[in-house]
Amino acid sequence: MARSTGKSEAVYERLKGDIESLRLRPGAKLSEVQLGEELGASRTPVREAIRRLAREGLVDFVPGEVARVAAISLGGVRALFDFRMLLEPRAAASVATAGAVDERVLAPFRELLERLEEFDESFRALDAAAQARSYQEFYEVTEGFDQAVIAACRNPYLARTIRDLRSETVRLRHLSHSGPRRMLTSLEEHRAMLKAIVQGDAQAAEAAGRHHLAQTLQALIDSLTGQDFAIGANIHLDVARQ
Amino acid sequence: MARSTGKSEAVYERLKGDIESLRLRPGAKLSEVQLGEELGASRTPVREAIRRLAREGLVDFVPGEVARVAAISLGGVRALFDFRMLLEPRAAASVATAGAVDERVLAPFRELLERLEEFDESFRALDAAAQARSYQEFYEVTEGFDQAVIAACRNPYLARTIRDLRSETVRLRHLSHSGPRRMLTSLEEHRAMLKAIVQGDAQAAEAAGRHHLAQTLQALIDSLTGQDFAIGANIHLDVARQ
DNA sequence: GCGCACATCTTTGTATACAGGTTAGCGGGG
DNA sequence: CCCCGCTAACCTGTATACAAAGATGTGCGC
Repeated sequence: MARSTGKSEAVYERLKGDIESLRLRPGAKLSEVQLGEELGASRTPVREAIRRLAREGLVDFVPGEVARVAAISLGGVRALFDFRMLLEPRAAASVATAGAVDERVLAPFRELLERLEEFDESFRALDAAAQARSYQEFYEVTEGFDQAVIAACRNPYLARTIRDLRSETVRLRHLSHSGPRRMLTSLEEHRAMLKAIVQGDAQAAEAAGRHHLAQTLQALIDSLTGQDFAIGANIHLDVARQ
Repeated sequence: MARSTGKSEAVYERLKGDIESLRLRPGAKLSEVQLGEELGASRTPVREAIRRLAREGLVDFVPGEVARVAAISLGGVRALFDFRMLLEPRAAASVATAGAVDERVLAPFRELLERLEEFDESFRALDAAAQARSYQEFYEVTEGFDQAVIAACRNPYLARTIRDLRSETVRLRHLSHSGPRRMLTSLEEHRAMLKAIVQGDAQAAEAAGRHHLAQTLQALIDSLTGQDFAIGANIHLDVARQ
């Protein structure tokens, strides 16, 4: 049965989706038996999935204790973005450098830039309600950008580390729901990053990447502190002790 | 039995040691049942240990296939050091910054600097044979430095990522055996890093960290290419297909 | 002598059983 | 009314059993 079924993978994907989408709230207990029954699997695959999610930061895991969906704290969010700011701008810069030598690595970025311009044009023509609905389409472009950077990354350690941070990032996105105004600035930031990469300007790509992350963090914090969550210095967001 | 025995942990530590020390050669098969018999454990803890080691880069793991001790390639070594060069100098710099504000974080580094000076003095008085024997003592200081940086690291993501790279780094050290000459330059590099941190000079700490890693990589490559290993462009080091 | 097919054996994935902690709820005492 | 200790259910760690998928090696045919 070795390579065919992939039950462990299925459980992992399912759990990851549920946590990212906040269907499973921070602090919720992840009992191996209970999840196994719900997902139609035995404890072994569930165990494995939980360990994988723990390494991606989506699950708080202490040996011998019940695993819980990872808590969200303002301090944690800051640390995450500090770290991303160290890695991702550097990756963008290295892609720009590589693209100047080997034209082929630029193809996905040219395409993304094109999609972005198209989106921009059509977006401006919409009314507010339709703009809000176009969120999904914009999200796909930005997600595509992040994935393209990872794929173009020459250094496997860097690529893997950036990829490992994506799950947490995605969950935070689901938490914030920033409006059309942020969407426009984010669009501008992505245009800057894409242009810098396509033009082979590593320094500009790095700067644009840094700027984008800083803006994203700020928008995230604004959105969070504006909500009815209880946020303290480094206090955890509300937690479902379920 | 949850938190008391720690069989999984024991198997993990044992395997990690065996791989780091090259007792288990790159490419060696890691059969769950076989290892379980050797270490007196069942498949479950062995499985878990193998997964953990895979995430640390000590094991090559493909679902459904036999896990193998990770191969070593020149390209992989370069990638590892490229990545470390992104993280560790930054961590050193952030420790220097933090130390300028909070004197307490500097204590371990002051102590390490003292130990280093002592070692330096006694080392110079030794003959070549005794110098070679003092390797272990020097190693403890450098390892202590790396651990102190990790411990002082404010950002948990950065700390964890640096820590995860240590196993691979340690294994490479076991592979190279650089001589007393390198030991002296390395000592000088550590002195520079420690002084910069203690003086709260973040920029100098970052530069010294970068320099140290560059020198270490060069020494490693020299040592490797001087051995009877077959190294190609990005070809793997000899591999025990055992 | 060489190549292919089949049978066997090893190895992983998954399920389940058992042993011992951990935690949470409940009741009694201060 | 609150706090502490006990009990009981739950949950994890580990071992073992079973099924399928590869890998291997052998023997037969050409």
